[in-house]
Amino acid sequence: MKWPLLDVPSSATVKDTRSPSPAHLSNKVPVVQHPHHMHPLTPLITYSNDHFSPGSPPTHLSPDIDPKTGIPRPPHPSELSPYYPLSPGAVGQIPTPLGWLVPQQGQPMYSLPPGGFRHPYPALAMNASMSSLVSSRFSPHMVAPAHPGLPTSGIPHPAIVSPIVKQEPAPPSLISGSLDCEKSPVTVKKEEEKKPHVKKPLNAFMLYMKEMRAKVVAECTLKESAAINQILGRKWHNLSREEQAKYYELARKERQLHSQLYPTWSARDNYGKKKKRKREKQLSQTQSQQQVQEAEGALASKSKKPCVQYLPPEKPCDSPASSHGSMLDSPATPSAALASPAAPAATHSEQAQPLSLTTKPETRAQLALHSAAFLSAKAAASSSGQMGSQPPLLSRPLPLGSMPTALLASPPSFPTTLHAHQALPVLQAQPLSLVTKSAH
DNA sequence: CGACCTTTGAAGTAT
DNA sequence: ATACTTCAAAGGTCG
Repeated sequence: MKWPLLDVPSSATVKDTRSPSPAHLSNKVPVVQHPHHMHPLTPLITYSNDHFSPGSPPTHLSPDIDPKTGIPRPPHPSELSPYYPLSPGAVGQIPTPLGWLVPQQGQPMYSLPPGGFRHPYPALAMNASMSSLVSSRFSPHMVAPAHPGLPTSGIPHPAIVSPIVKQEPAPPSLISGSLDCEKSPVTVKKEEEKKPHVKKPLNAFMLYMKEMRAKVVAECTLKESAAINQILGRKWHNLSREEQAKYYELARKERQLHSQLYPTWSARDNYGKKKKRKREKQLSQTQSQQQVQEAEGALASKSKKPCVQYLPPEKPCDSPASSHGSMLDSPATPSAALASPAAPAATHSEQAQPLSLTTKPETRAQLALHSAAFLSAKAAASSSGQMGSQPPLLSRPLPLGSMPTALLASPPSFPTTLHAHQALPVLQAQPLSLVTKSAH
């Protein structure tokens, strides 16, 4: 019962061939914005099975070492993941513009500071073994940035954010480790500031957002990301299992690649680098919520309003995700809707009731209830099995008691955990499971 | 100017 | 083992 390897290159084919997306007009990180003609995931699509199979590391992960420079020789550019390009050294030798920096080649996974990333990233010049020689404890990016032998034209890894970028300085003890233990706090801080920030690899949903955001924005009057994200969240839930699987697989590969490029990197490294989120907000409605609700109202009234295209039950939108009919009514996957346990039934609830796009606990409870109702029906309908292609999402540690056992198994590439704070398809709709969301 | 908002998922820490 | 927290993207909004 192995989750079938997705033929990413073929299945992911150019979804985003349409409208130029406003996203590339962003002034936030213009450098990294992908061109509208480029499928945002195109870079990832280079992960063809030929180049990247789960069983074996991508060929570019074991680059030859240039005998002259000792720098890993880059593979053919086409083999490079623009998201996780090779070492800067290798990068610097790439004859063609780098994927993650060059719009024509693809969208970078990670944003760069407006000023660009000037200094080379020596750590990336090391492969895993090299880095281990330098430090078996610290991430490659923890290594002193200066490397005389490296070309200054080194291009930063997209996962790396210039240390200049604000980021609340984490406790030196946390970051610097023993290497800096003998240095003065000032020195430590300085070096810390030089340290590139390796970002977390994007998860499936983030990848999906990256791809779909531009479209949603293009077709909606809403511009606020918070509102867009809510819509995207719903769309995500409405994706068929196949569609989601695509992103889970991509995310899995991203993590794999990330872990190979940054063997010592840990998510912990980034802890505390962002301002702590406000705990108790949600008391007042945000404007985005109001906007979304307006959109919802428009949807309910079927008037031409923001995002109507994205929310209709039968014909969600003309987005690629649904263009092949897999989103809501994929005939091949009767249980496809189960791929989104938290999703209210696209075909049932969306029109029946306004989107529950507010963070109000009570409203979330409603959402859960709706989801529960939908799931109950769906679960009953899908109790016949079809495990081979069952979405993994139901395998989360929830009130599984009432779930069909057949739904509990999950493909390896799917998430196996479900947080209580997430919108839950709680069949028994326990308010308790929703309360914790307020802490998010 | 920078945190907040909002989403899901992964991975971390805390209990 | 479970629950909770943080960060990843994004861009308008707000203090």
